Amino acid sequence: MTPEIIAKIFPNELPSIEEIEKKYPPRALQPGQKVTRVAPSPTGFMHVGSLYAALVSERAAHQSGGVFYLRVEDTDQKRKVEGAVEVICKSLARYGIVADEGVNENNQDYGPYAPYTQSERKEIYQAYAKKLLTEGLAYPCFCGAEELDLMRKIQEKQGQRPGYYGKYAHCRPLTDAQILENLNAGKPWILRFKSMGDNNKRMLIKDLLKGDVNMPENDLDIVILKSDGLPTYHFAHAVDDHLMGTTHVLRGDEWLSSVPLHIQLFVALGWKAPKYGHIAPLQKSDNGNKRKLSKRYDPEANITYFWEKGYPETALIEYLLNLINASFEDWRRTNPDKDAFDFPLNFNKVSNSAGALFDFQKLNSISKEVIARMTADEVYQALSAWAKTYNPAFADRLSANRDYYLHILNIERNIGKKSRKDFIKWSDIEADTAYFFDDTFTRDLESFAKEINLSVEELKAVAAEFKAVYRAEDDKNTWFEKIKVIAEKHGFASDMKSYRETPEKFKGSISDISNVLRIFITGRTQSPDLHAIMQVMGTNRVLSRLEA
RNA sequence: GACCCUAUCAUCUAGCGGUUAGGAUACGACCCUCUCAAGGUCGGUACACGAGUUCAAAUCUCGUUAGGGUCGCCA
Repeated sequence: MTPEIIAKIFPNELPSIEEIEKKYPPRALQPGQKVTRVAPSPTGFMHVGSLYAALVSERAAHQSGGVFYLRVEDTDQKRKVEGAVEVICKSLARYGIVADEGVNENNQDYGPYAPYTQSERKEIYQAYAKKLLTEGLAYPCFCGAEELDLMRKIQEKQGQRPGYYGKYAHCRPLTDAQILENLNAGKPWILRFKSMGDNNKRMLIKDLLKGDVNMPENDLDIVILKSDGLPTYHFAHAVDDHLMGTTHVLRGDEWLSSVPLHIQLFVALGWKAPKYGHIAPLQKSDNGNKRKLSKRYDPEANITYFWEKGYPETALIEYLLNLINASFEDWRRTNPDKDAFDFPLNFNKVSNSAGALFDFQKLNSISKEVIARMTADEVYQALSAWAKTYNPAFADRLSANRDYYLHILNIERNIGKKSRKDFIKWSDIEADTAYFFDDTFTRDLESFAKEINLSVEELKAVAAEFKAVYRAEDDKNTWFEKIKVIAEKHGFASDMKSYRETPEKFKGSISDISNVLRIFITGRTQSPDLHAIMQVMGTNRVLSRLEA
């Protein structure tokens, strides 16, 4: 490539390679410290899979005492969305994933390798592209989109491997004179990598998560600089991960097949390639088949889905940890009080599946456990925060009745293994606790009376009798003894054993009488501990509900 | 189509030549119990198929089949 051509392609002054390397020196790392990154595109959409990859990367770095950073990959200006960086930062922060370097939610860089936004690193990529061009490892290509489309169609029709390689790499053999002619004619160009690979040769890739993979070398002359002067993912990956000192690239499975290319790029640029680990995609069951969780079709692919439903952040994190290391649940059982981030993720024992189905039943079960481990105060805080955005009316009620809710949420809570686990997500709670408030309390005495074969009058009599003896200060035993007395008086068995032995001797059992009271108090036949509920409701409310 | 990856209960998985194939979720039963939830006990269901190698295969090899991923001036 003549200096004239190079000058035409890069008319503007670019920083020298020396300057760049000096500005971004290698990191001083202790042995074993890993440097990883999360590198999302600012599309305004955060995929659960991205969170998954971010979590794994963050753990890898921080478990090793290394560095985890955030890089914004906005080289596709068409897909760029305003405010997307904020979405990314907030999403990660929400799940406790903090980058040591990168871009913050106000779009400000922090850290020694700034800028961390690719569109702001244009000159850097161009400097390296120029270097490759000078060394004959890259060349300008003048093929238009239609020409490439046509070529691909022909290749497909002929059963050829599609792509820009070999005899299909039309611009690769162009002479300097031809290139200059095109340039002078003002033909639009892009820059392609001149691959030195041979598709018939094979290379061994040592993947951290997948193990050894044998793949053909890359022989595609891929685009490194697009017509807008910005790099493609592949080129930006090589440049940035070199300059930013990434030691371990942990990313989605969809990149596995580009590893031969990426390694080639590192070789061409004279750099050491990072270690790679590819994470299997999250899948979804679809008509008996599995497919990747899709942004287009699956609402749960979007991280905001879990916010709307009100899954505690820890629940999702624990679910994801469980997916990458199935031993998580054993660890959790033996370490019920530890933070999920204390779990030692084992990268040698990663579940090596083709991609796990996202299992809501499992998530739900984990979520129940997570909520059950929280204190009433923690639940109240998280619930309020959720409601503020997703159920403002409920949020108002929560803040207006703070103490009452703290007591409600504390029913049968933090009593060890037997703690209630009936809340899966925050959105469950409003309806489940509605009966504590008079304006949302409803009951249907008649259908219940029918259910247990009693008249409404009898029901009312039971309630009235209980009302007469009810004392808020009664402990649970005293309270229950009073119910037993009423049961016996009405011909109901006062304990379940004798009822079960000779049901014909009774009109019903203590459970029916308890349920009469339950219906009066809660309007339901199922509830948490009735005594506790009455305690929480307070004497006045209890008495007025027994009034009927 | 080509190239890769994967194949153990319904689901997530443990297993790395000799196991009654283990756990979790879900499901069912029983116990506990004032209902529900929880808890406890128990239960059913799995090595895709076919060849090898071996005294011995879920485990190693090959093939078949199935599923997934990738083949862009998207990342």
